[in-house]
Order: sequence, then structure tokens, then C-alpha cells
Amino acid sequence: MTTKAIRGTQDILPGQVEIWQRVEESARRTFALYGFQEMRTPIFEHTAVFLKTTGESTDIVQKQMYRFTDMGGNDLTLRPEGTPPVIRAYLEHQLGQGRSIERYYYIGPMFRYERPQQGRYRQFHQIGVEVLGTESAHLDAEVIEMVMRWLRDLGVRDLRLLINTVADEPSRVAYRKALVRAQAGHLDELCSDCHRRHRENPLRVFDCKVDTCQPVIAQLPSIHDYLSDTSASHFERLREVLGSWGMDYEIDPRMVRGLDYYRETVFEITSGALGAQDSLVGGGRYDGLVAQMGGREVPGVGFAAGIERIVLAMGGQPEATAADVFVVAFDDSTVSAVHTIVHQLRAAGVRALCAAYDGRSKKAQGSAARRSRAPWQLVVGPDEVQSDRYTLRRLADDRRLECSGEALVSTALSLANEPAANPTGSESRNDG
RNA sequence: GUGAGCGUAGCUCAACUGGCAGAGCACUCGGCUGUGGCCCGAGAGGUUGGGGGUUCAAGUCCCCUCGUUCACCCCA
Repeated sequence: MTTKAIRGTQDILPGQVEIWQRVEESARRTFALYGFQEMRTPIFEHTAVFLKTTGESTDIVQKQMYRFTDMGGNDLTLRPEGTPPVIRAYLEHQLGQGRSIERYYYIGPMFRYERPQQGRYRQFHQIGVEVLGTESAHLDAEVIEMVMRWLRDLGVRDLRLLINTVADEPSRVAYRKALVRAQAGHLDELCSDCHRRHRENPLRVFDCKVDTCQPVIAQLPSIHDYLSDTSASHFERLREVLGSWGMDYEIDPRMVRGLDYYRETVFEITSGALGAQDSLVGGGRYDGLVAQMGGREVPGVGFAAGIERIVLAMGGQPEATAADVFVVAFDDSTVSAVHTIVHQLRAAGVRALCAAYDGRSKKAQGSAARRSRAPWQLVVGPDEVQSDRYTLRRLADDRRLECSGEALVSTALSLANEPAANPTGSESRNDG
């Protein structure tokens, strides 16, 4: 079957795409308020870009990359996440001069070879943000507040903000040692997955959901008992700022993010409206990443948000309308009048449609009108043409407005701009 | 990569222990109606995801495969 999208990919059809546009436009508008500018990078890079940043030990690098060799023999990879390309571009174009603070956002597809399920796809889409050039916890708070505002504005349901710290290197070394020691004493009480985690990444034991492991997990030491002075004060300052802005959040002392480069602050935003894949946004601080790619020591903080999951968490949205006014020809004698009116409406900025083609009956035109979900209808018959009196009718409540042919365009224009008339379809035109 | 469930018309789903593939909605045409939702009549729409096997006979049973859903793993 060749007429089928590749596994883990999907078409976003009219009716659904308007919701995506709303999510994207809302992000652009919100992020612009905070001084962010868009950056667009290629969707593939030299594989080394991801090996050196995302981290060789991560699942992404080990088993999820769409990696291929092009005809020139280059080792390339479809980007599995957005941060490495942004850092690469930042270095290539020497964007951070002096002590400047750079704020970028990106929107686009990412690719990971995984088993698809609800909210998880092989080609998925992220809106992400990166701030480069400051280690101030104030920026951690700023991006968190920004993304929360954006999601709230979109009407995403059941939002939950979780924050934690993965601390600096000395703290992590000390903590990891303590953790391994604590786990080692209870290995016989832990499941097989936990044994593996204990060997490979002891922090991940915290993610275990097996009941019998919980008593042990509950008694494991917390990273918060091993924070260096700098890590402790960084996290404390973040909490102060979030608190002073009245932000609700929870500290999840066991949260660990899956990318190797995170330092200090990590955070996650989930929605209770989703299933197992409930993470809408993941982010954190990545001081040291730029240096790791060969640049100066430039600290950074950012996040990535999954558009598919946000759309899911927004729940059922009203179907977009294809037009504001649908014009129906009463009979063959008025077909050309209908096309003239449609032409004039469009020229004035009113989204207008008709179906007076191929000799379609009045009834067929009416069906097309219904399918278009156009709120207003205008029937043009011999009587209207002769008397020069036209009636715009709203189907929802049978509201009727009568006017002359001359006033038709201006009347329709004012109706089309009534916000209630059209929830999603004409947002861009009304932006002003 | 692991485990389980499910694939029948555009959509939602039927078809008793194997026995002529159906309904509702949607769609097209016609009737009624100076306005698109109501009513009446007609029509179109399928290789039952694909391949193989058992059988007189397979949507139904068996094997393989693809897709999808849920969970694990992991993450957005």
C-alpha cells in the first residue's frame, strides 16, 4: 500500500491544521513579548553534532536516530531534537559577541525512530526556546513563566509544572556515589529493570513504577542533600523568583531528564489530559554545552514543547470554518451575479465561497454551504437582483440583515469581523 | 526492542458454534420547500489491511506480514 503515510508520521488535514496554526501563532506572539527571535536550521546535520551534544549514552543517540550516509559519503542525521543545531548555528555565525544574551526560538519537525503510540511519533514537531549567555536563575524562571503563560493562553487543560535540580558536576559525583551505595544494600528487593538502571544510570531507579520497589525508592537519598553551595543557591533563587511571580509549581526531587547535557535546573510540564506520554514540555539549563562543542564557556537554558501533545491536551476544538459568507444561486439566471458578489466580497477581505458550478442545484449548493460551516448565507435569486434588496442570514439563530447591493460588501465585512462569528478560521486576518 | 488488544463502506459499527458482507451517519441524483438542519424516493460506495494455508465453503479457524492502539522502555 503506497497510499499510506510512513509509520509514525501523519497528515495534518484542514480542520485540524487550524489548531496547529493557532498554537504556532500564539507561541510566536508570546515569545516575541519576551524578546525571542526565530531561528531556522536545517532538519539534518552531521551526525557528530548530536553525538557531541545530546550524548552518546542517551537512548536518542543509541537507538533512535534517523542516520544515513548521503551520496557524498557524509554521515548525516535527521535532527532528533532542536538544541544542538541551534548551538551549532550560534557558533558557526559567532552570534554571541561579548556578554550578549541571545534569545532564540524554533519551530519544526524532529525525528526519532521509536515505537509510535498516542502522543509519540517518529516525525513529531517541537517549539523550542534557547537563551544563551547568562547563568542567572532569573532566566530559568523567565522561560518557565513564558511557556506556562503560553500554554494557559491556549487553554491547555490540567497543567502541572514540575521543577528540580540536577546540580553541578561535584554535587552529582557525590550524590551518585551515595545513591549507588544505598541501592546496593537493597538489590534483592528491586526489580530486574532496577538492577539494570542501578548499573547504567542509578538516577533512573526513581522512575520505576513497580510497587515492590517503592519502599526502597522512598528511602533513597535525595540529590537535595548533596547540593554544593552554588547549586543550592541557584535552585533557591529560582524558587524565589517563581514564588514572587505567584507561580504554582511542585518540586519533584526525583526528576531526571534524559539528555546528558542538563545542569542545575530541570523542569517539565505535564497535562493530566494525556495518557502515559503526558510530558508537554521538557527543559532545563545546559551550562557547558557550548564549550563542549568547541565554543567559549557560554551558559544556556531552554525547553522544547511537543506540538502534537499540546494539541491533544487542548482537547476538542471547534471546527474551523472555510468561509464567513456562503453565496447560493437560486437558479441558473443568477449564477453570474453570485460569482460577481463572491468576487467583490473577497476583494474586500471577506472570506466568501459559493458552489454555483457545473449546474449544481440549489439544494446541492446548500449542502456545500453546510459543509463549509460558513455562518452566514446569502441567497441570490431573481427577486434580489430585481429589487436590489439582499438578505444575509445567519443559520445558527436565523438572524437576518437586509441591505442593498451597494451596501452588501460593507455589511458582510462588519459581520465577518464579529469575533463570535468565527472562532478559529479568521484569526490571522483580525490581528491588526 | 518487549508484551497485550484491534484492523469489515469516507466515519461509527453489525454479521449465532465457518454458509449469499449489512445498518446508521455522510455522499450523489430526484421529489417537497424563496433560503442549508425536516420529510419522501432512488443511487453510488468493499479484493473484509496484505500474503499464504485448512475446508465443498473463510470476515470468522491456523501461519506470516503490515498498520494501529495501550503499556513497558524512553521522551516532546
